[in-house]
Amino acid sequence: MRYDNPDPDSFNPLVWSIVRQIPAGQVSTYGQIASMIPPPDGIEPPDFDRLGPRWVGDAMNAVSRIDDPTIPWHRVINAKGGISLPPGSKSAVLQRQRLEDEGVLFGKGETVDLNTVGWEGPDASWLRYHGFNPPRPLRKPPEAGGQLPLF
DNA sequence: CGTTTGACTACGC
DNA sequence: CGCGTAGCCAAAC
Repeated sequence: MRYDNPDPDSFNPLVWSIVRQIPAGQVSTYGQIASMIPPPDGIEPPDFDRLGPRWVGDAMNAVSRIDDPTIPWHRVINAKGGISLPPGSKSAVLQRQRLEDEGVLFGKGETVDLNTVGWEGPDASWLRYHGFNPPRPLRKPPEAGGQLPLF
């Protein structure tokens, strides 16, 4: 809603189709979802990097209005691993409850460990078929040989 | 009809 | 690692 999404009616369904792919027990982020969607006509990629995540948030907000039970909106959180809904709100409590029911644990700072429960993204073939881009990884790339330095 | 209010994120202290 | 800032619009109040 902020930063005028020129066409939410086209954009939102793209977001929802991706969100439906997130498996139980895992989470995605607004930014990661946006990273899979090609910039709409007329939106330059640098601008979309900035606007996309917000529009994804708007799309999630729209779910609460249409109440579509096929969209696991609770599996979309912010880049910090936290819930972006107003703390204590009915929706925020429900979101955390649903995630915990799926085995997603919240640690210090009311956040989840994206490196553990962060989604790797849809199948490559699914992405290609739907014309989406590969997702930005949420998990840190496996260190080739860094963790045990010397010796 | 003016104000308020956002389901964000990268980046710099 | 927590906190503040920029970006900069439309709907809901």
